[in-house]
Amino acid sequence: MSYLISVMLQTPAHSGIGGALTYESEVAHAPGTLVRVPLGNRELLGVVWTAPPTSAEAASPTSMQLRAIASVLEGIAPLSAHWRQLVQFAASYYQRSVGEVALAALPSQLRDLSTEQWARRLKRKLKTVAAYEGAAPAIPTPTAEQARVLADIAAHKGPFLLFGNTGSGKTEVYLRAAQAVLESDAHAQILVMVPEINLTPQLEERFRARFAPQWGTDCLVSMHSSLTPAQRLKNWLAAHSGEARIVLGTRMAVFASMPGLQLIVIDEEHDPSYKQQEGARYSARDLAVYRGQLEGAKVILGSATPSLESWHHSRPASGAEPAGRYLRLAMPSRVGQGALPLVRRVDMNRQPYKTVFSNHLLDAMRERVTRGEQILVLLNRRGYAPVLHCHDCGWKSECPHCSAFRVFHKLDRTLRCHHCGFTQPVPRACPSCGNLDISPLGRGTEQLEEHLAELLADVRRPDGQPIRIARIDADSTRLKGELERQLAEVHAGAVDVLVGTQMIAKGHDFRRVTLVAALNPDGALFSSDFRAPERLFSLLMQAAGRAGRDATMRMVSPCEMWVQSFHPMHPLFEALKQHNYPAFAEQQLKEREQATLPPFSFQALVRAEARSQEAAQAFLNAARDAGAALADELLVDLYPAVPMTIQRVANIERAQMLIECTSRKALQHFLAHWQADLHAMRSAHRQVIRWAVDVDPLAI
DNA sequence: AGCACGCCGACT
DNA sequence: GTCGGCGTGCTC
Repeated sequence: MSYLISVMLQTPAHSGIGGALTYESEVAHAPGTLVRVPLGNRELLGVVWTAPPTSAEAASPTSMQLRAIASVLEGIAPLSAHWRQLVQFAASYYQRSVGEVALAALPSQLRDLSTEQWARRLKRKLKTVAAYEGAAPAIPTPTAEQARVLADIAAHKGPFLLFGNTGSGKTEVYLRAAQAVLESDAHAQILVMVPEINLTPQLEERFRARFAPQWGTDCLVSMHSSLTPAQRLKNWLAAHSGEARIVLGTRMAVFASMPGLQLIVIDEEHDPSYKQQEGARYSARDLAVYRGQLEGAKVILGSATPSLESWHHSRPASGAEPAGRYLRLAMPSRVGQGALPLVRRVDMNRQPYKTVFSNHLLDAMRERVTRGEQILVLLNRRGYAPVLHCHDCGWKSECPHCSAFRVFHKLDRTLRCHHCGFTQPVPRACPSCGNLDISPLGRGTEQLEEHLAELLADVRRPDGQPIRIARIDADSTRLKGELERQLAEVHAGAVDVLVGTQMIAKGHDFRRVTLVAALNPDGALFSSDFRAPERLFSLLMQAAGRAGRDATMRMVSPCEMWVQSFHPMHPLFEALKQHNYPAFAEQQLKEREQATLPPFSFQALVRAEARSQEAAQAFLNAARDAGAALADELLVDLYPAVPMTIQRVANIERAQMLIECTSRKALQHFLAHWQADLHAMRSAHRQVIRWAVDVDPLAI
């Protein structure tokens, strides 16, 4: 008697074999078992998906000769039904194949190691558990606010939106909630997610210091993309076996196999990094909420500036309107630290033309630096200048391969395209007319650094030394470990003024910073992207939160956040001045509701890439025609195909089409059925290089 | 997606 | 005579 085994493999949806493949086996393998199976002349890792069909014809065409399973990965427990359901849900919600999602969620070494290598890996003796070296930390007594929030978390089912400013002690709530779970059940596990790799070390250290003395150094493992394949496998196995009690990681960690999962924490839940931007474009935050419900684990979403989706979902009941499905827990106080910084707005309309730093701001900066305080200057544009320009003939530094300008980098005298990477030395004369008078247009961080050095050349630190200016952006931190090194310098007080992109606003604790300046944030106020104001508000709030975190500092004057703007009275800045996220959110939600934008509608985007813009659009418009009838029936809106904002990247033309619906269910239904039409159109649109569906896109 | 098969141009 | 370009088609 032989069994039919259905196995999921890493086959992309548009390969025609997106579903499970059927194999024969002498043994009935349990669902979730990892197996190696032949496909063509390759041997691939697969996951046994469903129980063996009871009758022989149930799962495969009877005419086909089935092949046998090659081997089973021994010594590894099958993946749980919950895990498989999570993967299945993610695949269907984000329109990808189950096998693709499942295999991408497993450590690559499981796939790549041969049977012999795997056997050797299994035999390797597990090293003895090392005792924690550090001293047990003093555990702070929770504030009344933290205690109230923790009581709510214990008493309710959640999911919880923990709304608290930078410095309100959210991390302490995570730690205490985790502690309660660890103590309640010897097998309980906790998943903690952070948006960026850069933020893992500091949070990991805090969790380790708190829990390692009691549960050992191996109680916590991390999961993020910069681990080596061997580390990734080791940590994954520790989580899968239940040996690791806490998993801390970036978005990929949402798929960690954790048999005892009881608590999920998503820190900075509003951060766009939780949305995967390639392959299966899933939102790790949304999947975490689904997973929590699926596994009966509590979910805590934390932020000082929640996503408008989460804010809306956590609305309290009002009148006849029932409350949202999240429970909002507010932590308004800032513990053990100074008051929130004073927000000062500079009206750039009253400044001379081309002012970079207003005199008021410059004076404030001088004064602070002289006292030995640190300053943060934010500008969201790296390089020296975004464009190089010829005054004579109007030539601009366009990228020959993209519909974008190349950025002037003065340090290495190059013109660099930030989209395709195309780099050339800066021309001596205008390539178009030969004129020698070509000059930079606009300002980037490099120029700001240079400019500030001139403006503050005469200023001295308290020790009489000239001040030091540093720059942190993607360019200055390209080398591995460079970000850490630069941050350490700032912490050590070697740097007085730090210039940088939004990179410096995220999470890093600059204890001696007392003034933060945002130079030109106006772009986001009138952007075509309806989420731009939300992101700007979040960035500025976070940046403001960098200031004044050191309670021991004797402050002559309160911390300040400066905003230079041509629209200083814009409601966004009004709300910022009052540190009033709820007011901002309310105003934004009102606008979104009137325009029926998310969270009052649901969106998906189809993007197509082709050699010509016409071919890309033709594909999308044909897809639109193919789906029109069903869309009409389901009240789904299909918009015409349009070129993407940056229409051409690396000589590939890109177009996209928006799909909108007020019902998530109807949109899902439509996408599921329409997928087949898209596949069928492939043969008629050979010029299309690739296409992909992005469900709940963050940028349009 | 891989990886074969397959049918036409420039080399040892 | 062969090496290799990438077009088309298949993988339980």
